[in-house]
Amino acid sequence: MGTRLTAPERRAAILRAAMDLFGRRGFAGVTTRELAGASGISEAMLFRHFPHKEALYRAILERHLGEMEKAIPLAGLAASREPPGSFFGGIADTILRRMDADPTLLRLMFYSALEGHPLAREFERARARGLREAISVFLRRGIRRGEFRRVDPVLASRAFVWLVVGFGISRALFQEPGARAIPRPVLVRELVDLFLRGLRPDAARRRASP
Amino acid sequence: MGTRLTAPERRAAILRAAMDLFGRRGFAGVTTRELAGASGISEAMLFRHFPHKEALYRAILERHLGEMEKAIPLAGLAASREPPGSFFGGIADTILRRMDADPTLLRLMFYSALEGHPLAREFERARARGLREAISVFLRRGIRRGEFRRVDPVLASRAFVWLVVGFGISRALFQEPGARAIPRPVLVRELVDLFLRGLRPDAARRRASP
DNA sequence: CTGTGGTAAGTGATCGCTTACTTACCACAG
DNA sequence: CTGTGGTAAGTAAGCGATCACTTACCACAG
Repeated sequence: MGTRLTAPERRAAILRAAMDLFGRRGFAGVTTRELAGASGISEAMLFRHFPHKEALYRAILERHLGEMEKAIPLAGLAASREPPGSFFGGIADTILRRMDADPTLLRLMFYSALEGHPLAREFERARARGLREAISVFLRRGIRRGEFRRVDPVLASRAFVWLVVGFGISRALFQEPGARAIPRPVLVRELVDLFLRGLRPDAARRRASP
Repeated sequence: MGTRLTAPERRAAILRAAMDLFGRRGFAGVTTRELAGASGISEAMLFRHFPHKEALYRAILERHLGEMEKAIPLAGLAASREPPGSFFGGIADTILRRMDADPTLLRLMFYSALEGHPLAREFERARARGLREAISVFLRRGIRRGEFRRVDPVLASRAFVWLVVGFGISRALFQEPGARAIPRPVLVRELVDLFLRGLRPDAARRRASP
């Protein structure tokens, strides 16, 4: 019955099961019995692989911090020469697709933020900020070229990310049927359209840069 | 020492303390001992006022569902004849002001959503949806008048709310210093500006309605 | 026969909740 | 005004269950 696995295999199996459970109910809401049961082992083995519950939680957060890195490779994003529509559309589509496919990471992030886990800050610092900065660079270049009006790029990038993530939250976390009803491609197109229109330069005054 | 209170007074004191604790650490993260201690009574009294922990949690959610009703009175909002700038500015300012002043309700909402509490759905249905519908009505009228381009009012209203709430989350929940740095009036002005520019009708084509 | 992957059966502490009892307050008969 | 009985507000001390975590032992591949 109990298939014998190597340590790394078992460790991976534990992480997989724990990710799901912690994502569903948060750190305090999950017991070590459940974690062991879902991983197909006894509690004793769980504590051989991880010294305590907290270490397991931390391992999950660290692992998925790394996984997010692969989702949207930030390097190169800032230097993108794409037209704005496909640049922002690509980002929005990637974020929403991942949220729709599996809300676990989103739930885990919010749980860790609410529970004040130290790694939650790191999430924010490493990822969200990195993405926003890449967008800021893109916006700054667009503003310099006169493609966009003179907005605060930091504020605008944050606005765009929240526009997208917000809908993702409505769909994945709150499971609002109204938000789910809109097909993702339509949603992406409309959000990007709304955002880019908001950035259009005023047609009337066109002045030289100082 | 222990001042003797009447039942409604004590009940209110318990709710106040519990709101804070549940907001900080969620349902599973708080013990009934802590709840009793923070309320200045023994556990026995806690369980005389509320049959079980869950009932206390529910009472809090119900109470603040009602309190939200007073924050933005939806009745009359939809019928507003204000110019768009002050209409959306007023909503954004109210939401952000409350989030800045006390993140407890926000935290409580997210906790209850994550923990899948049945009342979390009600939150969404009663409040967020009501607000969005009021905005939708306002938008529809603006579109009919030609003030706004032909967007999906439901999608656009959701976008606006997320734009505002997202920044509120960044400030209150994630406590990002970057988001905190922007003064609220500036933030409100910029967000409303961005949104309303995104709704501007195309200058080129102006046609009669079908 | 040794090292590794594994378990059964606990440990004290703490959980949500209860029992058995005590105190403060107030109406009102004497 | 007094004192006494009823009642609601309050507590100390636990209840069984479950928590995170251990100890003592076992199966078996190399």
